[in-house]
Amino acid sequence: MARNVIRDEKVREERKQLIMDSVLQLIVRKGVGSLNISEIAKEAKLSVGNIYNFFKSKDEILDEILRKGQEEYRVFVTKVAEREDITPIEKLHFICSSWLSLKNNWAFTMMIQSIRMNETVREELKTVITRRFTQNLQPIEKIMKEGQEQEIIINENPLELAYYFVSLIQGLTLQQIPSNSVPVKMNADGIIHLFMKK
Amino acid sequence: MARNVIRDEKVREERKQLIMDSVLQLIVRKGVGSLNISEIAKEAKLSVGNIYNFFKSKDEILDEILRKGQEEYRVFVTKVAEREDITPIEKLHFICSSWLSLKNNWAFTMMIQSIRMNETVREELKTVITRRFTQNLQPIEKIMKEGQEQEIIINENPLELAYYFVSLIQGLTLQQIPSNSVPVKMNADGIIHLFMKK
Amino acid sequence: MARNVIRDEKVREERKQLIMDSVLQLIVRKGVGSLNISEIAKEAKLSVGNIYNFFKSKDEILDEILRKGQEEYRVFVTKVAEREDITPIEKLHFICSSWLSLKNNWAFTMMIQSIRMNETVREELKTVITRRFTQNLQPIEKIMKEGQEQEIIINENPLELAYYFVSLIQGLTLQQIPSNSVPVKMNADGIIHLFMKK
Amino acid sequence: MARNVIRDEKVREERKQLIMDSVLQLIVRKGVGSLNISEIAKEAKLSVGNIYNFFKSKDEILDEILRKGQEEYRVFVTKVAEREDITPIEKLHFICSSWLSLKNNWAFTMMIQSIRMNETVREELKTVITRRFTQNLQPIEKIMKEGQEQEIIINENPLELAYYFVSLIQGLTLQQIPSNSVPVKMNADGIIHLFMKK
DNA sequence: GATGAATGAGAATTCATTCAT
DNA sequence: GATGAATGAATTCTCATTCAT
Repeated sequence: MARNVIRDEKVREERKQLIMDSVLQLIVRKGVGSLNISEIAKEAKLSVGNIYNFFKSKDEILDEILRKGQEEYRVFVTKVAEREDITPIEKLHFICSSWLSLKNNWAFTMMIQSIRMNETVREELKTVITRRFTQNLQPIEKIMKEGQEQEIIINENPLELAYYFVSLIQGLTLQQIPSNSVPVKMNADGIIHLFMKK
Repeated sequence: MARNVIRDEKVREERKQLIMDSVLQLIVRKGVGSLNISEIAKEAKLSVGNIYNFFKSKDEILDEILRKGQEEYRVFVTKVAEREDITPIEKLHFICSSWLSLKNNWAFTMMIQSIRMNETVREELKTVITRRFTQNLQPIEKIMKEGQEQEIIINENPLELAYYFVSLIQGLTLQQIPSNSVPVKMNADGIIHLFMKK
Repeated sequence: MARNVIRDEKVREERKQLIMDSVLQLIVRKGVGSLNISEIAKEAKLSVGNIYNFFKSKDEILDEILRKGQEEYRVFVTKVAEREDITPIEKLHFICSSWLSLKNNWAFTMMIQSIRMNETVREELKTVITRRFTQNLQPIEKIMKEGQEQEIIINENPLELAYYFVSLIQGLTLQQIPSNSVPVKMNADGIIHLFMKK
Repeated sequence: MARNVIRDEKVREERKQLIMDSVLQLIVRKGVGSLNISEIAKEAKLSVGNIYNFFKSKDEILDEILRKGQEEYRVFVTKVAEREDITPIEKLHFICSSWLSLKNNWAFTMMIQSIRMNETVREELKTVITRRFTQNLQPIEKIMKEGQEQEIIINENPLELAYYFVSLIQGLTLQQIPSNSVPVKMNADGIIHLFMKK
């Protein structure tokens, strides 16, 4: 009997997504260090060998997660930057609080940093990640410029400000380890306040 | 002839320091992921077995590096906070630029984050690191308070400001991977400016 | 409507042959080591599972290739031996140059040797291959005898001569790896000359 | 206590030789197909991990065996070719019967052919093996020339004769699978006779 | 203290075969 | 018949740690 090709493809995509989600879940629950194929398989309720029907290697899974994550972030942040119904401050606020509120973002930032730190070999992956990171600064830079034109954001090089903004958010994200987070509240208002004229 | 116990102890300490330095060197050159005992031994020009005459385990080496690093940082930052000959802004500037200029700080920050991310087991080590991190916020908090009294630093919760300050510096540090750093300049002036009244 | 059983059987045989041809193609292109079911399936443009509708196992495919190959060789060499229109020398020449000119023979010899070398388990398959090899010496032996009667072939035990003749051809075949063949010309004349009285 | 460096090096060489011998033993007993690290370790009575203290990979073991084997053969055959106390026929006889009498030679020839057949990847190893094979034809070629000058060896291109001689011996060797050898006697006299004027 | 061989548990990956659709 | 996801055993290699010398 002929298979339904479209349905098959959809199931396949769902399986890939299931595996990628399982990786992020595992990171949230057990940390980056315990990422191994058999744990991933257990989390996804697949057999070890079956994972390899969807991804060529463990690295490919991680690469794909990062690619997707950075891409989604790019789309998100670009859309926010282009909105005309809210002020630059509201835009920053929106970006900042969305980021800090998502569990996955923490795991995702962990992964990025972990790869940039860990891998000796995959120099080209690190380069790609860094390049995408740099590109993703541009929408934020645009928001900063907009804010400067409206005299709400302080007058520094807007790309530099974007860089500080993102690094600050990432730095804060890294402190939020589920079991051991630093006992200091953080709030989007306070963070954005740093970038405003007073 | 009786052994010179004090001298022996000194040699022993030097060896331990040699091993710990080798670890940081390796992280700078090859990343956290390729840290293993035989590489460490090669870097330190000792034999594998001999490493275990100075440390009980690989973990103990890492723990000790972190302990020492955080301790030195604590001493440094406390001293800076207590100085009476410079302004709070100058203090922040001093801390910020010292931190960003040292190669070892990068490797060290890597290690901290790596351990906080990686280890599933040693929950208590992560707790210790986080506790020390939190304690080390206090001198910065004090500087912030001082700056607020002098009406130079913005009026936010000073502990929160300290937290942002340190997270920002750490976030920036993590972008500075030797081979793949983000092509955006950063300068202490710009960073501190964020925390100043304008 | 009743199925056309004969036609079905023919299609089935074609499929089996397609699979076996694909195996030999793969060996020529990629070597014996990379033979695996999914590669075979890809080469034959069938699905993995479907292969198992025609053969019970991978081993069965190999067995069948060997059986057919040795059988065809037997028929070929027997026919040549029985011809009355050409001299024994011409017979040897014919056998020798046919063998050396076919790409498939190289892959086929590879397979035989590979199985004889590789398999620990299927002792009985190796025995079968060796028995058929020995049987296939007989037509050659007959040609040698014929040549000796005509005083063209040297006077040694004709079975031994047949054995040398075939081993020599196989030995030469094995040197002819597509990408790395030994840079020495070989020609049927020279080879047969060894077995002739001079 | 200081170690005896020279002794250590000797022990190390013995271990490497033990491992290489174990590989050849295994091939003789179980065939090329069952060569795997854990079998090798068992045969050598070492632990799996320990194998890797002496060789970087399984491939390195095989490479080293081949290198040594081809080198020893080169030395052997060169020495024989250069002898002045025996006739060319005696030289060929010596080479032929030494080769056919050694168990290891069979395993060794198996290995060479197996590698040339199996590996898709290690193109450069195959090239090296083929190059050395070709070089090792030269001493035989020299013997053939010498025989031709003395009008004992038939008048064909001596390099071609050498090629046939070696291929024939290899072809015969491959038939000598311990458990399934072809039931035809072979003898050095008969083989060499093929190359003699009659 | 110094050395590096020895160990063994685990990691990633491959692959023949089965099975639900 | 046709498909390719699913399985799990087997394989290569790594590495922290121990131990005899």
